[in-house]
Amino acid sequence: MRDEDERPRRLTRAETKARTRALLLEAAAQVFARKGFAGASVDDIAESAGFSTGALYSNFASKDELFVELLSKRSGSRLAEAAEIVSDRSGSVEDEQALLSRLLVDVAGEDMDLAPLQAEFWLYAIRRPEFQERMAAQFRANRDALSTVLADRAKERGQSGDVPFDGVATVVMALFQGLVQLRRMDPELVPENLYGDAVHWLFSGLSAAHRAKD
Amino acid sequence: MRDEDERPRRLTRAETKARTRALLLEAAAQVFARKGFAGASVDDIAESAGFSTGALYSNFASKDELFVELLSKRSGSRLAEAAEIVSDRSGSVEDEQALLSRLLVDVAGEDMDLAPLQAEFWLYAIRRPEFQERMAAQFRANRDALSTVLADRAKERGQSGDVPFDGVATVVMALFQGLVQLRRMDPELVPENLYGDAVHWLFSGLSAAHRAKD
DNA sequence: GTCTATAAGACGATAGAC
DNA sequence: GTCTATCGTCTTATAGAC
Repeated sequence: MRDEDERPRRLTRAETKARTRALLLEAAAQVFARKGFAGASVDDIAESAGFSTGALYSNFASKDELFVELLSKRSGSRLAEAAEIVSDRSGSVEDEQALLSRLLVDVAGEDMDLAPLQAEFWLYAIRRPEFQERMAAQFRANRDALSTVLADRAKERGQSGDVPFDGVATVVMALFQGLVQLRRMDPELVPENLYGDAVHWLFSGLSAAHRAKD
Repeated sequence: MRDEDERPRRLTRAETKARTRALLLEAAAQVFARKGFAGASVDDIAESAGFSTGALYSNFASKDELFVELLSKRSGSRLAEAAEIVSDRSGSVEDEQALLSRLLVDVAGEDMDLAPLQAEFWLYAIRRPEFQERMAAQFRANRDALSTVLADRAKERGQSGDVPFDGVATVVMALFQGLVQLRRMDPELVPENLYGDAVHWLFSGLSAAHRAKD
């Protein structure tokens, strides 16, 4: 039971285990994204992380638990950035469009695993009623954050009213997801600035519809 | 070798085979939608169609071929309806919104297999470069059809110009996909008329942006 | 806490009877 | 043209060495 190393350990036992867990989760994200939930084997994941299946099962009860853990951690990583962009009133409208478009291009092009992983999460959730509500709650939280930002911005600009911010936030997020998927299929289908343009059209159409009611 | 039925056969041999193929494809669509491509077994599919695996393999070379066949047949089944709605100038703008929203509600709610199947197609395609282009071409064909309809409508209304109809069509389709997925996750996230509203906002914002440039 | 080895079963696909 | 039976492989998860 004694440790062979007498000098102070750099990593405690709990820390090395946490590190193993983190490495396994990272590898799992990649393998699940590349082969899908059913298509990925636990051997793939463990080996890709540099461990054995035994090590994996000492950290996670099952393949499902590993996947669900991922779903919990990797929820609104990128959406926070979008909310930040929209809430930042220092830039011009053109800057905002450019930044939103850039975000979409990044998600579709650079973080190659995110979009397929999100699709796997969605499929997993709609097939298991017990997780459907959990994922819906996650989305609602994200939407509420964006919705609040939109409402604040509208108030600052003196646009009073009955604008359905929740609906607009939902549309902005759904469009993002849809365009990311299309751009992953063929980048030429979704030009660099299409998302920014679309959000711009949406907002100006929205404020027009709102003004008309005054 | 003789048929036990002496009266003229209702189905020729080729017809029964075609019928078997059709039944297998139908069952495959359901099982793939419910369990995913990797998660579905050929036994599941054959049994669900009322045949054995041997019968399946006498009609399809492999599980992959069966899936790809599905992908080819079930492409733009619903998009044609959307194009029809947009191209139909007999109704009011309100009718158009209502019809588009209804279409989304139908796809998300009634044809329960379509959305997950589409997601499986997308995942399958982005993981296999050789099919990615085929699916992209399918999307482009659908987009072009919608784009043409939009351009015609704009011309009729005397809106000249530099409107990027391809981009608008892409946005309308991406938004549809995104909202369908959200509504499948939780119907309350996507109210009945959100899609129609969003398309309306989009178009009025678009024509505003266009007028501004004149 | 992580490894090797293995259990128990499901998988895709094939061969041969009918 | 479809069925039954089976091959070889890969799967998730566990047990015991270290």
